[in-house]
Amino acid sequence: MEQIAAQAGVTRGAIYWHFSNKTELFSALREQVLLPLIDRMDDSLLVENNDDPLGQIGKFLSGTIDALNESSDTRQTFEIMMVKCEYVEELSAVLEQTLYNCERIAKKIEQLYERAKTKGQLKPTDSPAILAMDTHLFFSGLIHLWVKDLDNKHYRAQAADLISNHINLRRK
Amino acid sequence: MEQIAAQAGVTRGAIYWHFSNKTELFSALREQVLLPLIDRMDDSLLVENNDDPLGQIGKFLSGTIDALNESSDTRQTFEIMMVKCEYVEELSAVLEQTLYNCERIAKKIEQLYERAKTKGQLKPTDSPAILAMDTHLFFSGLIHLWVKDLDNKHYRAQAADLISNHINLRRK
DNA sequence: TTGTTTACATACAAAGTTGTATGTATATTA
DNA sequence: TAATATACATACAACTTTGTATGTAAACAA
Repeated sequence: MEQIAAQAGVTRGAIYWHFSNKTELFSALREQVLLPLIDRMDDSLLVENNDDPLGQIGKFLSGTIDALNESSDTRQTFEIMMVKCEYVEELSAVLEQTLYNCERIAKKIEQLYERAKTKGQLKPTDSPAILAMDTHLFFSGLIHLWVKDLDNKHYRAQAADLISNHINLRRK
Repeated sequence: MEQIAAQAGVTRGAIYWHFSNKTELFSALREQVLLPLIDRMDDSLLVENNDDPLGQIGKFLSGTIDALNESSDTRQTFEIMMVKCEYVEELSAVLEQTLYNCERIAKKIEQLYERAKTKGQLKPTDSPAILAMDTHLFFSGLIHLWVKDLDNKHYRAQAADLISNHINLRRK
């Protein structure tokens, strides 16, 4: 709280005027960063008449990485949420929220894979549901390692390639 | 530290006899749990003459999940390392160790994919390096979500299926 | 048997952290 | 213009947490 106040150019007292406690500040921070990303995800589903739904999935994934690259606020918040945070006591509830968000993402991806299937982009043996879960887990892993890769050594540099490789593995 | 001491049936003072500080205790805990898993990973590479290297990868992955299911110590330690821990100050160094471990795992998986390639298990267009990174990211995501899935709702229950589906996506 | 080491417990000092109570200057409204 | 609300700063109380210093009983060694 001290560090946040200093960064904002105020004292801790000011924070407690805007937020009732630390958990509420954390939740606000979390929502402010995650909601735009979720909105963007919903937007990427709106384009229904797309010749390349598989490419649409790839764009959605790399778009999230772009958002992290472009906004240091988003980047820092992800860092806090994923490695600089103890999910204990009151904050344990946030973990369930995270799982719920994941569920939503997986469903959205599944819809896109279904479109890809009807467009004939997939191998006939592959089911959208299985592909969606696999992509979702791939992306969860990528985000985690991207965030941890502070010195830009491996994952950050080749994130875009990893995504396009993942998508290309699905193409017929 | 208080909680750990209580669980061990001693007081905090006893802990400071065995470990110089909290960070060293954490590192010891981490190593004690991770080293056996890494050893098992190395072991799974020793079986060179295997007709089914692809299945070997699947067994390695599900073996790690089994280890988590079978040992509550391992389970709790993973929980601490992945969601109940702030990687700040002295502990930031552990993140680099994590990335290093990931690198090793990715390399091991790549070796197995190379064997799968020579055995003709893979599609000729797929390269072992790309498959290995994809599998590694998939597995990172799975572990993360497995650990967060405290109420056994989604990921824990179907972890084995997710793994075999992932592997089957690679089969020729 | 006596000194020493081991493996603790107890007590304490020093920060760190959170939340609240209170004061206060600047807007805003009646 | 007087009352009130806003947006803070300051000060404080309570609690938490870490690490250390000291005591001590049991085991072991000389």
